[in-house]
Amino acid sequence: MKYSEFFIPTVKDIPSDAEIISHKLMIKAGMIKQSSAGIYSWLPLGFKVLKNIEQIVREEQNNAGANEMLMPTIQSSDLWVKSGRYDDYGKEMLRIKDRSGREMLYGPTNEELITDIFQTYITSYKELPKNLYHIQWKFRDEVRPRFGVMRGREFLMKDNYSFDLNEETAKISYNKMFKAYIKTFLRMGLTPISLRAETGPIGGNLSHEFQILANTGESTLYYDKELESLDPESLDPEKLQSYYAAVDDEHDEAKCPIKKEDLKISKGIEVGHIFYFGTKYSQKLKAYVQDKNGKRIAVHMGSYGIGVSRLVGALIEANHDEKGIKWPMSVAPFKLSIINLMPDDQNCTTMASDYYSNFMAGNIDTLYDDRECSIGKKII
RNA sequence: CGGGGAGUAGCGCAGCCUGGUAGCGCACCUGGUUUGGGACCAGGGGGUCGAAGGUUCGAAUCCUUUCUCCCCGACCA
Repeated sequence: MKYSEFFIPTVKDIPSDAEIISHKLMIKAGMIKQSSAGIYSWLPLGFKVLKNIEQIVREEQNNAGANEMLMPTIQSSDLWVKSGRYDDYGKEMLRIKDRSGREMLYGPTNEELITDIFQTYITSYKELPKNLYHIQWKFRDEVRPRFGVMRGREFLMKDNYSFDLNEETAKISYNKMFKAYIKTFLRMGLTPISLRAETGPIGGNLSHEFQILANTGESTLYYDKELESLDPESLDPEKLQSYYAAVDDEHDEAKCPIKKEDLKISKGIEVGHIFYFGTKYSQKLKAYVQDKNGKRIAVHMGSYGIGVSRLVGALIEANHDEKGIKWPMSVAPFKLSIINLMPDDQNCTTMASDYYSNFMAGNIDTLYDDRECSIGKKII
């Protein structure tokens, strides 16, 4: 991309709205523009990063055998009434009426829809296991959106859903995802810490949340130092899950099972959460399959979420210094930048243009600053 | 949802207390000089002061209502 053709509205004076560093830097770099509380437009530079993150998430999902699809943002209320969550979700759910007065909603998550899709088509144990996902915008009408894109009301999330015949195979699916998550965050240059978590309103009895280390994170984590040096080649989910890790209000020094010298304390930001919740939704939404004996049984489900748009902010929280954002190469908006310091010099300009064409031909996403302006402006 | 704060030019802010018809920096436009770290000089454009109502000869300024946004807390991917 030639800088002269790129829309990148950088600013010197940051709006006083922005409080945390990632939010400030994203505004300064011209990545996002707030549209209303917790709702943002993604300007070209921010959009590139968002897409890079999304692509890593996608590739690791596909590697783990999940099927990408796309479900709508607007859903009808009926499935939610069936699952019982139409009332449970309360004011966080944005409810809308269509022209004929039908009750609709902007989806905060997709368990109901996916379960309905599943039950329409899958009727035999022979078709299991299945794992379906999509990367789609969600809306949760938070009481208090904050921290820029890290806690927006509208956010991009990868969510997937596994379907298995029984608890035993469901746990295999669960661990596959667990492993995919660790790999995903490692590829982004982050340090993921997995913690056993409460299942909350989604229900179920097995759940992990994934935090990434960042000095500015909201949670304080206590964990085995081994978790900081994971090798993606030899990941063993069972072993990983056996390491100690807890958030501060669950950590009790007296009961901590590991030695003090093995314990690390850092700040973290939650970027992913996985759940195994058994047959909670499959029963209510009638997702049954027939087993070998012809008996109809409710499928065992899990759901798995990664906050894609939140990751953009979280990445910056984890990777910046006083000068600005330090992009990990895998998510950087450009891989290389060429700055022509002497645009009036024909040789220099020819050389810069040649380099630019060659890098682009070699598939190296390059930003070429071809503007005729003073040096300082280009380098900052 | 409780507590606090803010809405004045595209962005950052001053003016408000003590009413007299709006100003500064950045950005933008024109001309000139510059060109290895967000250039300089000169000239210029741009504002129903969030909205509505009230008080007053006169309201950005005082009063009432309302909308929006932010921060702290509780809550949460």
